[in-house]
Amino acid sequence: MYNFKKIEHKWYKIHKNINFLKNNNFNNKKYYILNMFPYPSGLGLHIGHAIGYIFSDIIAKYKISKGYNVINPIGFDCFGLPAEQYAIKFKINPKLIIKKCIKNYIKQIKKLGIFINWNNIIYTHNKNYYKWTQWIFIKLFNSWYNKKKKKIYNIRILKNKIKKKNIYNKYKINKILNKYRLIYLKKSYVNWCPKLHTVLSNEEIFNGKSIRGEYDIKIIKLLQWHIRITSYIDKLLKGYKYIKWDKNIKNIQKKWIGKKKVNYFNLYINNKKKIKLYIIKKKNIKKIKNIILCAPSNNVDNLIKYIKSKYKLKILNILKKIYNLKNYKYKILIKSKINNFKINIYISNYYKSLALNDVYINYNNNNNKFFNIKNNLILNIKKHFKIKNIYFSKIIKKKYIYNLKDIVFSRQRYWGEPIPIYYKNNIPYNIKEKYLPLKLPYIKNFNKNSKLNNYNKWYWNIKLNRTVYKDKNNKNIYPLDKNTMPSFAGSNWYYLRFLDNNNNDKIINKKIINYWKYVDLYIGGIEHINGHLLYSRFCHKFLKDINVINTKEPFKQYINQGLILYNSYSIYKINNKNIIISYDLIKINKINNYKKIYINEKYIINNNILNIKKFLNNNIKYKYYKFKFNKLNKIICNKELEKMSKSKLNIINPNKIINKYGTDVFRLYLMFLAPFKKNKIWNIKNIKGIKRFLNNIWNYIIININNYNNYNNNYQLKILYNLIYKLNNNYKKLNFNTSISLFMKFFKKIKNLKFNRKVIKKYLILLSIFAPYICEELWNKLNEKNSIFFEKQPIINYKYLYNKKIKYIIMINNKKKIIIYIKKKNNNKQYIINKLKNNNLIKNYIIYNKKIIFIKNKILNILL
RNA sequence: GCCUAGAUGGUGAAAUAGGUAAACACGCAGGACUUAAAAUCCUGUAAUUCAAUAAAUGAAUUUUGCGGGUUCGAUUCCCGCUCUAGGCACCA
Repeated sequence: MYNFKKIEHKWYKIHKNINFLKNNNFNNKKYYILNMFPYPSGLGLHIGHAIGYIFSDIIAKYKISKGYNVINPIGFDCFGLPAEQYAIKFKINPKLIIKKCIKNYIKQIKKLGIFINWNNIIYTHNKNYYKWTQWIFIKLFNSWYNKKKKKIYNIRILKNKIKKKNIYNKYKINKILNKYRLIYLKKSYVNWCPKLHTVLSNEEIFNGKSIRGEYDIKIIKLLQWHIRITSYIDKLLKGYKYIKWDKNIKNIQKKWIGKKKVNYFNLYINNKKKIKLYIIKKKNIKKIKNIILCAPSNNVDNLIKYIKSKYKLKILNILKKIYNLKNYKYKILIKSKINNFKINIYISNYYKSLALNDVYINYNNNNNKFFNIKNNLILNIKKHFKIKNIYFSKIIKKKYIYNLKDIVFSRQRYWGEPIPIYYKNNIPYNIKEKYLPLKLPYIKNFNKNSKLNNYNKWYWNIKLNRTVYKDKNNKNIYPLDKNTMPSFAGSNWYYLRFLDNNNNDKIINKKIINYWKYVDLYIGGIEHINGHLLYSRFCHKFLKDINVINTKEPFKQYINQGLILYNSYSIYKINNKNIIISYDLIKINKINNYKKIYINEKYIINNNILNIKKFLNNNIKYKYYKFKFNKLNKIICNKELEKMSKSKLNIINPNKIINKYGTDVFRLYLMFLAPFKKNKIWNIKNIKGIKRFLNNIWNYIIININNYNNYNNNYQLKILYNLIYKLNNNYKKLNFNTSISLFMKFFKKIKNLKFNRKVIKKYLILLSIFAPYICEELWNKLNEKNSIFFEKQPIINYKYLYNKKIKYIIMINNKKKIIIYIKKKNNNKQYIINKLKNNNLIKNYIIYNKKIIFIKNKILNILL
């Protein structure tokens, strides 16, 4: 048994002081590998993160040993909702919470045995970082896209043009410019909670009520910043040519962008109100009969009111009918008179659209193609009938439509980058670049009212160029924008900043970016494809257009990491009552007004039963709650298999496993578990095999430590080169579970042969990439003075891989009978048949054959 | 509901320009060592049936979620389903 704790600690300390990664030798080949940076939550790093970091470390170490100049950095995406909520709960500034979390994360990352560029670390909430996030905001604000020339121009050019005309006043000019800016103001819908006095995300709402406090939600319109990503759609679509992503990943994004050529109609309701309607095939318009309006999440009642008032529909009958269909809980039939004809309008929540912005018509069950309608309703036609009862205008024109919308870029929160805009007579102006950053004020006694609009110093003095208190007598003071940016603002462009994280004068140095260019391999979850990955591509293209960088795409290759799935458990609380109800009762009694609360696995006894005593001991809040038990006098919890995530409280901390088995075993195990891309259900069952494997290697080498045999053994060299050959293929495929089994197979063979120092040393170099510490220690014990990570990858001598004989599988009626080996010079059909005529098992078959199928170098199949 | 991916022994999985299904592990069973346990090592291990023996063993059939198709041959390609997971725009 080797003492992994001692060894791993020793080599961690030594490696810390050696720089294996990034240097400034710009003549060397470069390799930029990057993991999606984590959001530092209180629960810390989980297995999913660990797999990602270990995977990228393996590739980084491989590339180093191939002579590349490698960068593999880490940073933290610090702004965001969870920290702010936590801050409200405990009345501390989010900055302090984040600081604690990051410390914990770094501690955990250091246990994984990975090489990280610690000098290049970034934090998005650091003012030296978000200064540049704000800088990008201003650049977007002051740019517009010329559709004819397909180029980005400064807004000043447009402004001067309009001014020259001398027709418009400054308000009108501002309105026009707002229609062109790449970041612009527009009203859009949000979930508003009057009681909490805040905007809520879909995730903060359950069954139509806010999760915090269980209050009602209203849908209101708010003036918000939007990014005009739609003007970059063609560029985004063209960009796929330059990147090496999986086909299906590209397809997901392409479909999300959803460019379609359509015909364009008007649909009239009550002769007055019209809905714009896009249709792909003209003839399909005849098939429309029913219309389904899609409500935002679980909020059908509000939608009915909205529709009633907007379209003045006479609602004849409302049938609250709950269908058994999965997502059709809120399907409601409204019979109304439209153009004196009856039409069925269904309302459903099956499309979870927050802003009511998306409108689709599904006209055909078979091929599920969609129409898109503008006026904030979703229409879905299930069956096709001949048209009788709706009136359509003639086709107006053909045009392109997109699924992708401009992105809402403002949040009504505190914990985000402040928007560097102030308002003069209601016209937005940006703070001058040289006065950035516009710092986020520090609020000590943090609570739910801690927002920028409650912060009394939130005014901009254009003379002093800093934030000030309001002073009625001073004419140079203007109110600042009270929104903050969403959390993806900082993650749009972070991969650039790693390369030059301390630069105060520029977003990035030109020389540096010209060398590193882009991320060669980007690793992250598939769930980010339609968000972060798309926004980053947009941002990169914009930065290219304003000459910050000169490459077309940010991520040359992208590999999506499979999700780690694990059981999550939840209990159910009746809305507005302090009652916890057993999950099976909800199903039996079809109860609707409940709230789902995730709980930790440790409170569960067998068969999903809640251990109430244990639960109450650690959750004092529920001490005075009533419990509604089932027939067996138990509280049953809901068990689901979901992705490992902090919000679901089903995360596994890697530290426990590392402490028990060591980093090397942990690393090998995670890679051995399953293919990297595959979703994996977490289990720890098979880890013993890895432990045994490393132990055996240790024992084998330690016993032979003074054996200096260095001879050339053909068989040993053959299996070694075979191993290297197959490992190299796996590096190309980016799949390492079979690499581990290759190492095991090799060791099985070699351990029964004479000890060969030369072969074993090469084996250690190969294995060190996966199990760094044990290999480093053994390398050292074999009297090597330098670190094993300065060694280059062993090179294959192909002479040894050459096979003299060819294997043939002989089949009778597609079933394997025997295997024969043929010399290369005899590799032909007739020779094999002749040979088989002398074989007792086969010769009769050959005589009576109907047909013989011969596949060169593989198979001879005799059909009878 | 729509979009995307996946499904192979008791378990994690391996094998796809269509050609020996189950590599490598875990678990289990038996054995060795030990007073005993743990650890370690060795042997066996997809299922069913048949033959035969003291025993080793041999033979046949079935099997990659379900139902079809193409093919001499399908885990792999095509069509139709089922189930599971992820995304659906303010979680990150």
